Amino acid sequence: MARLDDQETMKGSEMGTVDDNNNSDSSSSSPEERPDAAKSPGPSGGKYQLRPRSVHARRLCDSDWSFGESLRHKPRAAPLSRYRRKTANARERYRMRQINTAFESLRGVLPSWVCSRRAASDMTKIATLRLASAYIRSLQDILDGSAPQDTCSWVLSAILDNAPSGPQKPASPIHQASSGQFLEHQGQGADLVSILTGASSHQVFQDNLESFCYMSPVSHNDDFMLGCEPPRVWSEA
DNA sequence: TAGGCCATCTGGTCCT
DNA sequence: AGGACCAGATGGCCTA
Repeated sequence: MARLDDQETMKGSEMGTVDDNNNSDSSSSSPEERPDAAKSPGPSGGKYQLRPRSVHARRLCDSDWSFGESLRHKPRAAPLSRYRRKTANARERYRMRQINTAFESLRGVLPSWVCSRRAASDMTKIATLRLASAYIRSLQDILDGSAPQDTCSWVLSAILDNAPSGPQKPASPIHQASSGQFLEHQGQGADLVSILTGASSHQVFQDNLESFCYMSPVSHNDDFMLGCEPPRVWSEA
Protein backbone atom coordinates (compact mmCIF):
# COMPACT_ATOMS: atom_id res chain seq x y z
CA MET A 1 0.00 0.00 0.00
CA ALA A 2 1.28 3.41 -0.86
CA ARG A 3 2.32 5.61 1.97
CA LEU A 4 3.13 9.27 2.03
CA ASP A 5 6.45 8.80 3.70
CA ASP A 6 7.25 6.14 1.21
CA GLN A 7 7.22 8.40 -1.75
CA GLU A 8 10.72 7.34 -2.55
CA THR A 9 9.89 3.71 -2.35
CA MET A 10 6.57 4.19 -4.04
CA LYS A 11 8.27 4.52 -7.34
CA GLY A 12 9.33 0.97 -7.07
CA SER A 13 5.97 -0.30 -6.03
CA GLU A 14 4.21 1.63 -8.72
CA MET A 15 6.13 -0.33 -11.26
CA GLY A 16 4.37 -3.39 -10.08
CA THR A 17 7.41 -4.97 -8.62
CA VAL A 18 6.44 -8.10 -6.82
CA ASP A 19 9.63 -8.89 -5.07
CA ASP A 20 9.29 -11.65 -2.57
CA ASN A 21 12.71 -10.82 -1.15
CA ASN A 22 13.96 -14.02 -2.60
CA ASN A 23 14.17 -12.79 -6.13
CA SER A 24 16.51 -9.96 -6.80
CA ASP A 25 15.96 -10.26 -10.49
CA SER A 26 17.09 -7.64 -12.92
CA SER A 27 13.55 -6.53 -13.69
CA SER A 28 13.23 -5.09 -10.24
CA SER A 29 12.93 -1.34 -10.33
CA SER A 30 12.83 -0.54 -6.68
CA PRO A 31 14.07 2.97 -5.93
CA GLU A 32 17.20 1.72 -4.36
CA GLU A 33 18.07 0.18 -7.62
CA ARG A 34 17.64 3.41 -9.48
CA PRO A 35 20.96 4.87 -10.46
CA ASP A 36 20.10 8.26 -9.05
CA ALA A 37 19.39 6.75 -5.69
CA ALA A 38 22.58 4.81 -5.74
CA LYS A 39 24.73 7.69 -6.81
CA SER A 40 23.24 10.36 -4.57
CA PRO A 41 24.51 9.72 -1.11
CA GLY A 42 22.70 12.79 0.13
CA PRO A 43 23.87 15.66 2.25
CA SER A 44 24.57 13.55 5.27
CA GLY A 45 27.01 11.32 3.50
CA GLY A 46 26.56 9.03 6.41
CA LYS A 47 27.57 5.57 7.17
CA TYR A 48 24.73 4.05 5.28
CA GLN A 49 23.56 5.27 1.96
CA LEU A 50 20.78 4.31 -0.31
CA ARG A 51 21.98 1.71 -2.65
CA PRO A 52 20.51 -0.99 -4.75
CA ARG A 53 19.69 -4.00 -2.71
CA SER A 54 20.74 -6.59 -5.14
CA VAL A 55 24.24 -7.20 -6.29
CA HIS A 56 23.01 -7.42 -9.83
CA ALA A 57 21.31 -4.06 -9.75
CA ARG A 58 24.35 -2.44 -8.25
CA ARG A 59 26.48 -3.85 -11.00
CA LEU A 60 24.06 -2.33 -13.50
CA CYS A 61 23.95 1.13 -12.02
CA ASP A 62 27.39 1.52 -10.58
CA SER A 63 29.91 1.89 -13.32
CA ASP A 64 32.84 1.83 -10.98
CA TRP A 65 31.65 -1.30 -9.30
CA SER A 66 34.89 -2.58 -7.90
CA PHE A 67 33.97 -6.02 -6.77
CA GLY A 68 32.94 -7.01 -10.22
CA GLU A 69 33.61 -10.51 -11.17
CA SER A 70 34.34 -11.73 -7.71
CA LEU A 71 30.72 -11.32 -6.73
CA ARG A 72 29.12 -12.41 -9.92
CA HIS A 73 28.83 -15.93 -8.70
CA LYS A 74 28.66 -15.11 -5.05
CA PRO A 75 26.56 -17.81 -3.48
CA ARG A 76 23.40 -16.76 -1.80
CA ALA A 77 23.79 -16.58 1.93
CA ALA A 78 22.02 -19.33 3.75
CA PRO A 79 18.91 -18.16 5.54
CA LEU A 80 19.27 -17.64 9.22
CA SER A 81 18.41 -20.48 11.48
CA ARG A 82 15.10 -20.30 13.29
CA TYR A 83 16.89 -19.34 16.46
CA ARG A 84 18.95 -16.62 14.88
CA ARG A 85 15.96 -15.34 12.96
CA LYS A 86 13.98 -15.06 16.16
CA THR A 87 16.77 -13.30 17.99
CA ALA A 88 17.28 -10.97 15.06
CA ASN A 89 13.58 -10.16 15.08
CA ALA A 90 13.72 -9.48 18.79
CA ARG A 91 16.67 -7.16 18.35
CA GLU A 92 14.89 -5.37 15.57
CA ARG A 93 11.80 -4.90 17.73
CA TYR A 94 13.97 -3.56 20.51
CA ARG A 95 15.70 -1.21 18.13
CA MET A 96 12.39 0.08 16.84
CA ARG A 97 11.16 0.52 20.40
CA GLN A 98 14.19 2.64 21.13
CA ILE A 99 13.46 4.75 18.11
CA ASN A 100 9.88 5.19 19.24
CA THR A 101 11.06 6.04 22.74
CA ALA A 102 13.28 8.69 21.25
CA PHE A 103 10.31 10.07 19.36
CA GLU A 104 8.35 10.18 22.60
CA SER A 105 11.20 12.04 24.23
CA LEU A 106 11.27 14.47 21.36
CA ARG A 107 7.53 15.05 21.69
CA GLY A 108 8.07 15.64 25.37
CA VAL A 109 10.69 18.27 24.67
CA LEU A 110 8.46 20.14 22.29
CA PRO A 111 6.33 22.71 24.08
CA SER A 112 2.84 21.48 24.62
CA TRP A 113 1.42 24.39 22.70
CA VAL A 114 3.24 23.18 19.65
CA CYS A 115 1.78 19.74 19.94
CA SER A 116 -1.60 21.07 20.97
CA ARG A 117 -1.86 22.68 17.60
CA ARG A 118 -2.50 19.22 16.34
CA ALA A 119 -4.57 16.36 17.46
CA ALA A 120 -2.59 13.88 19.45
CA SER A 121 -3.21 11.34 16.78
CA ASP A 122 -1.71 13.73 14.29
CA MET A 123 1.67 13.79 16.00
CA THR A 124 3.10 11.25 13.68
CA LYS A 125 6.78 10.61 13.47
CA ILE A 126 7.25 12.78 10.44
CA ALA A 127 5.11 15.51 11.99
CA THR A 128 7.19 15.36 15.14
CA LEU A 129 10.38 15.76 13.18
CA ARG A 130 9.00 18.67 11.22
CA LEU A 131 7.65 20.43 14.27
CA ALA A 132 10.91 19.97 16.11
CA SER A 133 12.78 21.29 13.12
CA ALA A 134 10.55 24.33 12.93
CA TYR A 135 10.75 24.91 16.65
CA ILE A 136 14.52 24.80 16.65
CA ARG A 137 14.63 27.10 13.67
CA SER A 138 12.38 29.58 15.40
CA LEU A 139 14.45 29.54 18.56
CA GLN A 140 17.52 30.10 16.46
CA ASP A 141 15.89 33.04 14.75
CA ILE A 142 14.99 34.49 18.12
CA LEU A 143 18.58 34.24 19.22
CA ASP A 144 19.63 35.86 15.99
CA GLY A 145 17.13 38.63 16.52
CA SER A 146 15.65 38.00 13.12
CA ALA A 147 12.29 36.76 14.32
CA PRO A 148 9.25 39.02 14.10
CA GLN A 149 8.44 40.70 17.37
CA ASP A 150 5.12 38.97 17.73
CA THR A 151 6.74 35.65 17.31
CA CYS A 152 9.36 36.49 19.91
CA SER A 153 6.81 37.32 22.54
CA TRP A 154 4.55 34.49 21.66
CA VAL A 155 7.18 31.83 21.52
CA LEU A 156 8.84 32.99 24.70
CA SER A 157 5.59 33.21 26.55
CA ALA A 158 4.66 29.77 25.41
CA ILE A 159 7.96 28.44 26.61
CA LEU A 160 7.45 29.99 30.00
CA ASP A 161 3.90 28.78 30.17
CA ASN A 162 5.14 25.35 29.39
CA ALA A 163 7.73 25.40 32.12
CA PRO A 164 6.97 23.29 35.17
CA SER A 165 5.38 25.15 38.02
CA GLY A 166 7.31 25.91 41.15
CA PRO A 167 10.24 28.09 42.04
CA GLN A 168 11.66 29.82 39.05
CA LYS A 169 14.96 28.43 37.99
CA PRO A 170 17.65 30.88 37.05
CA ALA A 171 17.34 31.85 33.48
CA SER A 172 19.43 29.77 31.20
CA PRO A 173 21.90 31.42 28.90
CA ILE A 174 19.51 30.80 26.09
CA HIS A 175 16.69 32.29 28.04
CA GLN A 176 18.73 35.30 28.95
CA ALA A 177 19.86 35.77 25.44
CA SER A 178 16.33 35.44 24.22
CA SER A 179 14.97 37.91 26.69
CA GLY A 180 17.75 40.30 25.90
CA GLN A 181 16.97 40.11 22.24
CA PHE A 182 13.35 40.51 22.98
CA LEU A 183 13.73 43.50 25.21
CA GLU A 184 16.09 45.06 22.80
CA HIS A 185 13.56 44.47 20.13
CA GLN A 186 10.89 46.04 22.27
CA GLY A 187 13.04 49.04 22.86
CA GLN A 188 11.87 49.32 26.42
CA GLY A 189 13.10 48.31 29.80
CA ALA A 190 10.01 46.41 30.66
CA ASP A 191 10.28 43.34 32.78
CA LEU A 192 10.41 40.27 30.65
CA VAL A 193 8.18 38.26 32.91
CA SER A 194 5.46 40.88 32.93
CA ILE A 195 5.67 41.15 29.22
CA LEU A 196 5.52 37.45 28.85
CA THR A 197 2.72 37.19 31.34
CA GLY A 198 0.72 39.59 29.30
CA ALA A 199 1.73 37.91 26.14
CA SER A 200 0.54 34.62 27.42
CA SER A 201 -3.03 35.71 27.67
CA HIS A 202 -5.53 33.93 25.59
CA GLN A 203 -6.20 36.96 23.46
CA VAL A 204 -2.56 37.38 22.60
CA PHE A 205 -2.42 33.69 21.95
CA GLN A 206 -5.17 34.14 19.43
CA ASP A 207 -3.56 37.25 18.04
CA ASN A 208 -0.40 35.37 17.47
CA LEU A 209 -1.98 32.56 15.58
CA GLU A 210 -1.07 34.30 12.41
CA SER A 211 2.52 34.75 13.41
CA PHE A 212 2.64 31.08 14.20
CA CYS A 213 2.76 30.58 10.50
CA TYR A 214 6.19 32.00 10.83
CA MET A 215 7.07 28.72 12.44
CA SER A 216 5.98 26.75 9.50
CA PRO A 217 7.64 23.39 9.79
CA VAL A 218 8.47 23.43 6.19
CA SER A 219 11.39 25.01 4.56
CA HIS A 220 12.22 24.57 0.96
CA ASN A 221 15.79 24.39 2.11
CA ASP A 222 15.12 21.35 4.18
CA ASP A 223 16.68 18.48 2.40
CA PHE A 224 14.40 15.98 3.96
CA MET A 225 11.42 17.91 2.71
CA LEU A 226 12.29 17.65 -0.91
CA GLY A 227 9.56 15.88 -2.74
CA CYS A 228 7.21 16.04 0.17
CA GLU A 229 4.10 17.99 0.81
CA PRO A 230 4.06 21.73 0.17
CA PRO A 231 4.53 24.20 2.98
CA ARG A 232 1.77 23.86 5.51
CA VAL A 233 0.15 26.85 7.05
CA TRP A 234 -1.13 25.72 10.37
CA SER A 235 -4.70 26.68 10.68
CA GLU A 236 -6.71 26.98 13.82
CA ALA A 237 -8.27 23.70 14.77
C1' DT B 1 -13.12 1.93 0.30
C1' DA B 2 -8.79 4.30 -0.32
C1' DG B 3 -5.10 6.18 1.84
C1' DG B 4 -2.05 7.10 5.82
C1' DC B 5 0.49 5.39 9.66
C1' DC B 6 2.45 1.87 12.12
C1' DA B 7 4.56 -2.65 13.81
C1' DT B 8 6.63 -6.59 12.42
C1' DC B 9 9.22 -9.86 9.74
C1' DT B 10 12.76 -10.44 6.63
C1' DG B 11 17.07 -10.42 3.80
C1' DG B 12 21.03 -7.67 2.48
C1' DT B 13 24.88 -5.11 3.88
C1' DC B 14 28.25 -3.13 6.93
C1' DC B 15 30.94 -3.19 11.05
C1' DT B 16 33.41 -5.04 15.09
C1' DA C 1 30.38 -14.90 13.38
C1' DG C 2 27.16 -12.10 15.14
C1' DG C 3 25.10 -7.64 15.93
C1' DA C 4 23.47 -3.24 13.97
C1' DC C 5 21.39 -0.84 10.48
C1' DC C 6 18.55 -0.39 6.53
C1' DA C 7 14.74 -0.88 3.44
C1' DG C 8 11.03 -3.83 1.18
C1' DA C 9 6.88 -6.32 2.03
C1' DT C 10 2.82 -7.12 4.49
C1' DG C 11 -1.16 -6.71 7.29
C1' DG C 12 -3.78 -4.26 10.94
C1' DC C 13 -5.95 -0.14 12.47
C1' DC C 14 -7.96 4.20 11.77
C1' DT C 15 -10.13 8.06 9.34
C1' DA C 16 -12.20 10.82 5.67
